[in-house]
Amino acid sequence: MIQTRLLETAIDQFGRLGFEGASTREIARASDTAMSSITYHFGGKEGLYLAAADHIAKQVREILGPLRQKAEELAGNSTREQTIELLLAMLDGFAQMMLRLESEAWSRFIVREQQQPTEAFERLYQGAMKAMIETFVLLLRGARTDLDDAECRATAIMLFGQALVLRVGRASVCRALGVEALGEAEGTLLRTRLRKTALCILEEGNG
Amino acid sequence: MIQTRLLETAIDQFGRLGFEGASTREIARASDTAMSSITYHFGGKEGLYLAAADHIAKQVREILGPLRQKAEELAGNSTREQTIELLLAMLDGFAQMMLRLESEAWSRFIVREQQQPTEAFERLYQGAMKAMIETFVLLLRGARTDLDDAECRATAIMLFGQALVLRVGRASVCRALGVEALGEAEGTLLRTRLRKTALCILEEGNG
DNA sequence: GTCTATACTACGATAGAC
DNA sequence: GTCTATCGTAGTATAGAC
Repeated sequence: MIQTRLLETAIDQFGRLGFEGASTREIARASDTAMSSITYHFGGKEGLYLAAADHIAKQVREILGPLRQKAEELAGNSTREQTIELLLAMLDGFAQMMLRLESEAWSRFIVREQQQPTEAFERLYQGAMKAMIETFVLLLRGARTDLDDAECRATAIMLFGQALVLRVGRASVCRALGVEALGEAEGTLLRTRLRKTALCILEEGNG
Repeated sequence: MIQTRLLETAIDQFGRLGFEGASTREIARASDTAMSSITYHFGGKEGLYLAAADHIAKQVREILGPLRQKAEELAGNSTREQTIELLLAMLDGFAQMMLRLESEAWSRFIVREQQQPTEAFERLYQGAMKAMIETFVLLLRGARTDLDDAECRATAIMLFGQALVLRVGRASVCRALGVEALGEAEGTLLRTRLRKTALCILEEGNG
């Protein structure tokens, strides 16, 4: 599928070089097609960019969807222990995504949009992030009944930050751990620590 | 000073558009000078990029330097309570930097380098980040004697992540809180929550 | 649908006037 | 030291062949 090939190359190139820095010529060449295919299939550079955002949202949905669905099922009737375990599982799923090599290209794309949102951010948010965040906050309210809604949302942000840093602070994370790249061992260490810090945040208050 | 003006514009433009995306013509124009000034003062586009990294490192040193110095003074002889309070102060200083409008341009530049390090990352790390991270880890070892060095470093990463997300996940943070932009009220809410989550992580173990 | 060819604009570097 | 002028390259978009 030439569309898919173009989209995957586009995500990589846009993520790496930004919208302005990436070139449609290069994206087409790396996808083994002519530049005008982009015009034909996506209407131009901007159309390709937005389609790339949709493509990312779809893949993120497919990866994190099952966990989210399970969370919504258990949202109504579950013990505090179950709720906390599910929150930890969602966070670990997110952390694993941040550690994955495949997510590197997406992440670059998404982080760019976080700092300078365009129409593409809207598609990413509505298409994948919103549902995940809202489910997470809902569960968190069950685990931390001592906090009001705004406090829960702020706490959720802190929890996500701990996983996000694995991707967006990657170079510093490697330096801090004294390694060239994050391998199996470092991944386990970091995920274990994340579980511990998250657990003590979740159990705070009414333990 | 035309050099300073060029550097500040460069940080903004490189951060926004990336190395390839930014144009020396535009940087010069926005700095009210000719493009060839860049060649004269910095040797070219790449020289300007590296000089911009040095400029950022210098400013970060000036902002976070005092806290770091105080930390090193107290590192040897201080109570656990003092150590924890200092760690919280350093983290809050970092969080305030992430919330500041002025740091927006730097952050974009740094985040880019984190995900795709070039020689500029080396300058940022050696020039500002290394000292801050190592001081933080040293203090953390004093507060969490139950953890070994690697575990402390991983925990430090989690703590920094909670502040980092305020900048690199900005668009989602705003959405999660249901606001257009982060104002005084949201800043206070987030910093208060950060203090609480950090405190419970720091006090874990040997309370 | 996918290609080649072309029009037009903007890029970085550099030479030379002042 | 700062400017203008110019060169060669590479960008997007588009028209038209197949």
